[in-house]
Formats: sequence, structure tokens, C-alpha cells
Amino acid sequence: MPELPEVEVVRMQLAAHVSGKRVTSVEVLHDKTVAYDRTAPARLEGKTIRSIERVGKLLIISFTEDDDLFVLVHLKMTGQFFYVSKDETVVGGGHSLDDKTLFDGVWPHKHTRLIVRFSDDTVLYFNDMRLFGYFVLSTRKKMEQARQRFGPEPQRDDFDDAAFFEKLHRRKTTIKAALLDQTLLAGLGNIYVDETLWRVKVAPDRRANTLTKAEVRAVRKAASEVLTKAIAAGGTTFQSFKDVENQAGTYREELVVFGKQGTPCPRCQTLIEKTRVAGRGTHWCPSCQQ
DNA sequence: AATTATGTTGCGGT
DNA sequence: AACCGCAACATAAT
Repeated sequence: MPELPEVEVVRMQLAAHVSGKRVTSVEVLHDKTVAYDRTAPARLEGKTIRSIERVGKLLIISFTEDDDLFVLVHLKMTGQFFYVSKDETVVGGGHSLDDKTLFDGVWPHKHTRLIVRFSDDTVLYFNDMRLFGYFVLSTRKKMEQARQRFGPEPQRDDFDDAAFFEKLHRRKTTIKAALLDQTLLAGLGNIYVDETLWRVKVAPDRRANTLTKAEVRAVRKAASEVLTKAIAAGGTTFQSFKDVENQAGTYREELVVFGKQGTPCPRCQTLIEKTRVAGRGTHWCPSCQQ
């Protein structure tokens, strides 16, 4: 269930390990993963990976030999990549609820949906337990359309705070629902929204249109800091998730409210509550978040 | 057995 | 024409 930091960690790992490699075969193990077009991935055979980019939580793979061919990958809740070299050493990464089932040292396993093999005998596995994720071929036009559905990412230095305020000001929904909307702001998910709102002392069920300009600026800044720190920590890991070179992301240690219900708020000692906002489990301090 | 899960999308209603 | 809230997608753990 990766959010922007986890997807960025995966992107960096993939860029380091498969950029410049030539695809020799793509094996589709589950049709839904490729939008039921099981023959399409064969078009990747013989192509060399040029780059791996990320927009919000979406990965975009491009190829040296074809300007109009892209792969769009979304991990959704349980998608993960593992990159395995000839000697079976894991040097790729992914994310899972519980790697006892999803990452048991055997490839492929029951949740492996697609296998990409490269000319140097290395292999990339795409696993996705819940089958919400996708790995689909795209034209440049469709790729651009997908890109345009995302709002700006909070870390951008050209972020337009005034435009963001105007958008939020027109929203009647809760600030939490608004921050989860990827067309407004790209990258935050349930964990990092809760962490961001705690930092700026805003209650998750406040109406988005009640935030002041100063609060909106603070939200953007806090979101940026949270995402940047989470990337630096290798993402957030629950259960026993393993990451780059078999390391777990350590941002979990820095979480203040997510999963901390019943523990004292580090700012005011009031107990953190877990409620439901925007249909999601929501963690917050009822005293200092207003 | 029922509830929950770090994400998005499509639907009916406003 | 937006915008809103919620069910749906599919699987496993508690």
C-alpha cells in the first residue's frame, strides 16, 4: 500500500537496476494485471529500458527504441516489484502487508502476476496479492493524459500556494478527503495525510474551505517535509516488509499519529484517537488539532 | 464471522 | 457542470 515515498523508493531501485537493460520476455500470469490484454506485453520484447519516472504514485517506464511506447504501473494496495539476479540475490524492492505470504524467498509465488526477463538473465517480478494494481502498455498520448490527472506534488519548488488555497476553498468536503484527492495534490495517502494534519494542528474533519491561507501554506510545507523525510528513511514499513537490498523502510519509527491510537500526543499528552473520516481509519489528537 | 487494510474509480445523488 | 459520499474491486489477517 505504497504512497509517494514508497513508490519513489521503488522507482529509484528500478532505475538503478533495470535502466539500460533489454527485455527478452514478458510472461503474464494474471490477465487483470495487464487490463485483460495478455498479448500486449510481448511488444516489450527486444526493447531497452530508457527511464523510469514517477508522477504521484504512478510509475512510467519508457524505452529507447520506441518513442510512442510506455508502461504505466500502479501498485495500488499490494503491488510490489522484486528484482532478482542470476544468483537469486534480491536487489529490488516492493511493499506488502505481510511478506510471510508475499515475500517468502520463492519467485514466482502465488501472487506473482507478471515476470519480465532481461538479456543479462536478471528477472523482475511484479507481485500483487489483491489484484488492484496494473502494468499496462500505453501510447505517448495516453501517458500524457494519465500525467495530467495529477495535481502538483508538495515538494515542487514551483508549487503555487495561492492556487492550492483557491482549490481547497471551493471544496465543501473534509480537509482529509481533499488531501487524499490526487487531482488536487499528488502523493499523499492515508498515513501521510494523518501525519501532515497533526503537524499543522488541523483536525481531519475540518471542512477544506475553512482553512486559512496560512494553514494551507503550512499544510503544503508539512506534507513536503513528511514526504521528503519518508523517502530518506526508505519509506514506511508495516509488518515485516523488506525493501532495497532486503532492508525495511524505517519511517515507521518517525510516525507520530498513524497507528498510535491510545498513546499520548507528543505535543500535549492527550491520547491519540482513531476515528473514521473520509471513509478511512483516521488518527489524530483531539486536543491540539482544531 | 465480521471487520480491517498505506488506493483508485465509477456510480447515483445533489 | 462540478462536487459529494460511498460501493466496488480481491485477498488475507485478526
